[in-house]
Amino acid sequence: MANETSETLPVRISRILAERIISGQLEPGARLRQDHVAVEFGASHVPVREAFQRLEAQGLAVSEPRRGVRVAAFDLREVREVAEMRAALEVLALRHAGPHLTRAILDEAEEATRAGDNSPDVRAWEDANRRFHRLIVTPCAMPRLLAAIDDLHAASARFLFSAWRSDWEARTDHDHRAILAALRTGQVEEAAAILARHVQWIGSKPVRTAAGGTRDVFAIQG
Amino acid sequence: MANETSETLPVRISRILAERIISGQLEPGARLRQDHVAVEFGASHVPVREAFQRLEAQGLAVSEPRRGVRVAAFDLREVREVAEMRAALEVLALRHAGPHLTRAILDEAEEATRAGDNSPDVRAWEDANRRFHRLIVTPCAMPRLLAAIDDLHAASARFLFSAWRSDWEARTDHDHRAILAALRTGQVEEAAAILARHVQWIGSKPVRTAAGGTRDVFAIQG
DNA sequence: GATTTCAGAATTATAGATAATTCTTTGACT
DNA sequence: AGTCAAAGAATTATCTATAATTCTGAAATC
Repeated sequence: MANETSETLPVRISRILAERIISGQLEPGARLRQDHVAVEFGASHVPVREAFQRLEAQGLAVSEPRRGVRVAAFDLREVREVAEMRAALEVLALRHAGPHLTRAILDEAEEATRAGDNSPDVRAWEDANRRFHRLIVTPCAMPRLLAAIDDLHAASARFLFSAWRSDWEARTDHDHRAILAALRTGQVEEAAAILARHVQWIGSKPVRTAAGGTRDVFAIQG
Repeated sequence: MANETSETLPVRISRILAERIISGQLEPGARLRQDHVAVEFGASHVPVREAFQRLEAQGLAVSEPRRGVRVAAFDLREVREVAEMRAALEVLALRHAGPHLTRAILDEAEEATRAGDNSPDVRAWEDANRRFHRLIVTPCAMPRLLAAIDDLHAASARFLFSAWRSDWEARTDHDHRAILAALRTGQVEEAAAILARHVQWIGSKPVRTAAGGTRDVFAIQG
């Protein structure tokens, strides 16, 4: 059982399953059967069980006592909840990160914003977006806070991927640029205010469906 | 193996271990050996393992890959971190709970405040204090937010018990009363502002040691 | 005398097996 | 024909056992 990386088996399994849940490959309500997952990864029940518990802690799965574990469902209410928690916590993190932000970090964040604007698909955009947000809050050096924010990002990304399945058009992210501009001039509070609005902004946006019609899709930014 | 309650075994084990960690019975850095715990609860390794993962998710334990799991250490920096996260999240919760607060709930919260003032020991005070905070935020009906707040409360309580081991004097909690007064007159924002200061207030307070001297102990309220 | 190395013990992590519970399907009865 | 009940299959949860890794201690060498 040559573990090429030092990553422990339950962590590996939970990480891969999390990717599938976030990407929408595993749909909400889908059952996660431990034997099936076990044989897929060539492992036994025990590590799979621990992986499930990890997913549950992240809010990506729910486990009913003797009835197995399912991919967590999420409704608009929970999306709003996650967005508001993100707003509250990322603002807190940014306030503490502010004094430790260097020009190099801000340049990297700007590069991430450009990468987001030029993204060919949602996946690439999400990756760049997350990179931006992580860059500007990481210097707060509050591990517990950053871990919580990461989990919330995962939940956000999940919703994002479920909204835009196929059609997607990149557009320039003005909020990111405004945040960077404020940070470059040392206006941390101004940047935090924009960030709060930016993360929390949830509206609806008409999207062309495959059939040619339009439907309303909730749009989350950030 | 008569489970009198419907509580699942790993949950039961993790709950009891959490109590020990929070109360200080299990000191920071203490090793949690899975066999020992297993024999104590008359269980096997597997449920114990899952209980450990739960504790890790709550931030009460840390697990090094092949070297076992220990009770999480905590320094002043983390205490501050937890306090600030609590301030941010409880304020968010209170804003949403505000419109749904009834007179009955506020009366119950006032009763909890009185119970806190008359507490004979820290443990009773913490219990009443947690009851107060939970009462005023629960009506927000945001399960993920409330779960996060609960975990942060556990971390706070842990610090509280480590600070006041034996000597303890109850005092009237003016902040709680001010929060209630604001809520009774519908001033949710005012209550939220007091709550933020209240939770975040970390100062130092001289405490008589067993030897008769005094030492500085960081005091967390809330 | 100090350091390094090797061996034994303890502990963690995984695998295989067993018991208990739930879901499903089939059959009988109303 | 519809509904309820019971038996079988599938799945979860736990236990016992095995393999792998790390820690501890002592002995040997520098």
